[in-house]
Amino acid sequence: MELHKRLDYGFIGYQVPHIPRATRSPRGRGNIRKKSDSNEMCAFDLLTTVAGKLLLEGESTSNSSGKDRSVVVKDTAETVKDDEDTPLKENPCNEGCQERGFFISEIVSEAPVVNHCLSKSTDTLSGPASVITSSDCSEKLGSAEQFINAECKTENRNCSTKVEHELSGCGDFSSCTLGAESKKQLKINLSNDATITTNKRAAICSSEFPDPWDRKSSMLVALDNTVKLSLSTDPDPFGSFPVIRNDVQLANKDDDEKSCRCTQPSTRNKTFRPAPRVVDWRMRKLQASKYWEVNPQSDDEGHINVDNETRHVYQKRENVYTSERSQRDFPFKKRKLYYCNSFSNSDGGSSDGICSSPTKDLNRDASGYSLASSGARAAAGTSIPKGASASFRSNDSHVKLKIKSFRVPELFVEIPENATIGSLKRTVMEAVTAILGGGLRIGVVFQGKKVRDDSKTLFQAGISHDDKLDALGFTLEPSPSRGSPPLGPEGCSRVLPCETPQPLTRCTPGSTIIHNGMQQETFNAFPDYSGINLSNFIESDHDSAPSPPDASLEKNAADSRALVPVAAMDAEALAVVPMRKPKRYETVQRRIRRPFSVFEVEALVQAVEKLGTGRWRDVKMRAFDNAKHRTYVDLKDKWKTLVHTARISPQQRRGEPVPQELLDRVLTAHAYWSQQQARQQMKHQSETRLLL
DNA sequence: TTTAGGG
DNA sequence: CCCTAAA
Repeated sequence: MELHKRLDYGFIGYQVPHIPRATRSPRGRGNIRKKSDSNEMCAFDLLTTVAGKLLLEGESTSNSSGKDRSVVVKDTAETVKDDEDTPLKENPCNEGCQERGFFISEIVSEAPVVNHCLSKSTDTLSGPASVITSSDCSEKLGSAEQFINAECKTENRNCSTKVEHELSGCGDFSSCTLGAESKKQLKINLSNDATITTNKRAAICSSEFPDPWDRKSSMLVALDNTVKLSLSTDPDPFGSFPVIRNDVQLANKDDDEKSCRCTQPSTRNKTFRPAPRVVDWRMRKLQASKYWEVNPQSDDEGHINVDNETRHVYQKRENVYTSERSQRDFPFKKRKLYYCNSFSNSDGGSSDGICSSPTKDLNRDASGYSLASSGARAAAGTSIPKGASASFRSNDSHVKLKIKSFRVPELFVEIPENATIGSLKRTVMEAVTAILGGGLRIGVVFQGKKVRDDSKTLFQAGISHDDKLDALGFTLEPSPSRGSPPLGPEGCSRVLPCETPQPLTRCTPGSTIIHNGMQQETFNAFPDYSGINLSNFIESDHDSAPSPPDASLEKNAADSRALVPVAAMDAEALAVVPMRKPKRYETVQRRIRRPFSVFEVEALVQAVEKLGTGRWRDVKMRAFDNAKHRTYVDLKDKWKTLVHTARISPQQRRGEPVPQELLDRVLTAHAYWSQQQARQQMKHQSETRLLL
């Protein structure tokens, strides 16, 4: 048998792509920041939210031996246990954003907690990759937070769990571990009639788990008042499943700048295993079977207000794209809103689609993470103190959450030196997929540069010298949608990440734009050619893609914010291996590119013909009011390119061809309005002269 | 916030 | 599409 020199990497953490940023407001301004009554959020809410976000594959109906997973809220080296209804405010750490995190871990009752993830140092492995300063919290709340807050708000309103909160916003996750205790179905009645059903086996994460951060889910709630959360309480078949740590930053609106004053670590139950654990992921053969599903009932925010007719059409359309989209839905929205996308122009196009590739079937092997059910317990009211539900009053206190990274401590990979980059990626992918549930692919970054050649061996790439291993990083990227995974069996319930833009599926204009033909625009200055009125077309915002562009990832790869492998060493040592200090990962992902369709171009032309070239906001409101992803700047830019396109020869044009007729109109309108503009200037100048 | 332009 | 100076 041939002996291979093997390289062992311990993944101390990885940075997930930015959560999609919030969509732009209708008026095209920046990201929407949503605030929530987060202070009112109880630990369970947070856990549920986080769990939903993290959870991977899971199927309530599958015969999965659901792993027992618990989501634990950690505060400064402490695992907080009481998750039932402890108000956030009680947590002293609320003010110090950096030390709080959520973990999904196996429920290991007596295992002592070895929390090496909570070190305050950002320079050590133990420190959360996403540690940020409190000021950071207050200043840089990004998209993730927006989502979180938005969702939290929803949750809060519905949750009957009592949560006391103060303006101080210091929350206390006294008991955030979702214990696996109940195996029966638990129904959580929310104040507004929303129901959270906890199924003993349902995995949390997965595709079927309504993503709390998913706007779609929110919509679902809004429409149906029902949210079903499946929480698994099954025993953990794999004792060695690594802990996924999700660093969540909490920032109090009023107190973010205060420093964390958690000085008395709780000694309550620890639910973590000793973190150092080596898992041989090579043995895990994952089955691809599950995919993110889009719940047909959920509607995109942008569509909820459309009239029935339009909506109907839209849904129809959506169904048409279901398969394509579902495979691309990215689990993490990333949303700075939307947090994830096809960004990858820089990646040779391979990563363009975002989102998700077929997810491995974790039910079988990894069993999928299951949210353990202490939350269910709490939700069920079994341990909710009387009167708890009374305190869901909303006040101005907000807790801002920002998840900057998800960590997977102690994930070791052993791979032959002559293995290819591709195999390395696969190996890492398998491990990560098992944890995250798929929807991601791995990118390899070595010495600051992305290694794209999958066929190159590690040796060839220079990744064989131990001393250089610190220069190796991995990035989580949206999976290309190649492969067209079939819809999951339960495809009926699709869960779309809310702000997570769904991967842009180069939709044909006709399918993207719904023309209800209900209104006709009449232009004064120019003839109304088609009467196309896009003001009512359903925006295709749902086509947006969720994850951060490759460029973004790449750009930050050097910061080692991604998976940072370290030379194999004993777990204990690993915990203290310094990790390069990550710089702020503030890069806002570039919005997904969404070529204008002919319909849109026509609408734009029509609007400009009437309004002129200097009133982009009006153009936006007139013709693209419902297309939230088109800002007035976008329209202005498009016009600019249209003019350019119209001036060049047809041979030089690229992309979807624009009818010459439209281009002619563009030139005509442009000339007309340019002249008008010139006249205005002349007029203005002459007036000025007269005044002088 | 909008415009207007450069990148 | 992004970024920004100006308005």
